[in-house]
Order: sequence, then structure tokens, then C-alpha cells
Amino acid sequence: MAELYIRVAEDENEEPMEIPSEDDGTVLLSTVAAQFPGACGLRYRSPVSQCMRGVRLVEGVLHAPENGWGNLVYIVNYPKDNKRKMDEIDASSAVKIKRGDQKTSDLIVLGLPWKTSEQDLKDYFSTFGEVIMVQVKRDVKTGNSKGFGFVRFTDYEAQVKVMSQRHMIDGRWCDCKLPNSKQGPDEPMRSRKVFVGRCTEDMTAEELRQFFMQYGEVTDVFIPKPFRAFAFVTFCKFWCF
DNA sequence: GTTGAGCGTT
Repeated sequence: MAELYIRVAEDENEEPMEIPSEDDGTVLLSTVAAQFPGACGLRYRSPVSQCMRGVRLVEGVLHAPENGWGNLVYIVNYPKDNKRKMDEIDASSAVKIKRGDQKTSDLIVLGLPWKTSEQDLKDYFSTFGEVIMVQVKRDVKTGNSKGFGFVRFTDYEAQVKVMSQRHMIDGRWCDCKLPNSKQGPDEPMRSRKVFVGRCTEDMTAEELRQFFMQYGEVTDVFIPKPFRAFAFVTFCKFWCF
């Protein structure tokens, strides 16, 4: 296929920019993102239905609609809650996106000696990285340690390291694990699978994919059979939802 | 002042 450009803009009223396609007629998301930092996909207004449609995105490759790219102007999708250019995002949130599913969570510290204090814990765990908080759980009445506590690190790398080994703290071997009681306040935010309720029976997986791709790359659409009026849409883990 | 698998007053 001859070299082809597709017209891309941030919204329908803006001057479009021409973006080159690949030899096979596809367009790489990375090519779009080079001009529109933070882009996660494309959409366009269907000349037939007048509705916005998502452009198929599979593993970073944008695929032309059925009749080719044509002369339509394609609109850039940005991640949900983040419909702005990457260069407008401050450094800290850029780090959060980059880390994606690497957010830290509290770790439970099991097997602490009775005498170990929070200061002791902080002193010990600070050798692995910056510590956000430590807790020693104590009996409310007596103030005696219950022999376990919690720790949270700034960096996920420190968390992984700490979870991967046992710890000699004040003369006892202790274990650090992910708590199983609470899932941690960030777990729901980290979920890549969203529940889609009140589906009608005529909705197809393809239609759901087309719709939800405006929020990011869709890696799976699940529709239970027989019909149950709901579905699950799973997004690529690159973006945190 | 006891104990030794577990799961967090806010």
C-alpha cells in the first residue's frame, strides 16, 4: 500500500495533523502519541450513523475502519479522567501513570517481638527504602503489642524486596505479606475489569469493544451465555483506571 | 506479668 496519511485532531473543531500510516495500512498508536502525548486511541464520527466510533486498537496498532481510513478526521482519545495533553500533567501524576499497577500497598508484618516499637520498625524497614508509615497493633486497654503490624513503602521496588524475604527484627524472624483482610484502598482503583450492567441482548462484544476503546485499549470483552444482561470489559494494564 | 497463628479502633 502506498504511503498514506490520516488526519488527526484533538477535537472536531481543531486543525487536523497528518499522521503517517504503516506499509500495511495500519497506524501505530506510538505514531499518534508522538504528536499527541498521552493518546490512548482514536475515534471518529461515522458518516452513516453520525455517532462517534472507536478505532480498533490491538496491541498498540490502530486498524482502519471497514472502508479504509478515507478522508475523515480522527479524534484523539485520552485516558479517562485525564483528557488533556501529557505535557500538561505534572511530574507526579506522570509517575503514577508510568508505575501503573505498581502502586504500593500496606504490608502486614507478622511475628514481631512484643517489645518492638514503631520506631524500631521504621528504623529497620528504612534500610529497604523510604517508609510512608509503620504501625504496631496493640491491645487497646493494656497497650501491649499484638505481635504484628503494618508497613508501607513509597516505592514498589522496596515493597517487592521486603516481601521476598524473611526479616530478623529484634531477634525474631518476621514475615511481610499482603494483607488478606482488607484488599487495600487502591485495589478497586487498580482493577482493569469493569462491570457493565443493564446490557441488552442485542449488544455484541464487538460493539462493547468499540465503545469502551475510547477509554483505553480493550483486551477482553466477556458476555455470559445465556443472556444475563451484563458484561465485563477488561482494559490493557498500561493505564490505571 | 502469660502467648506465637494470624489480618488493621481511627
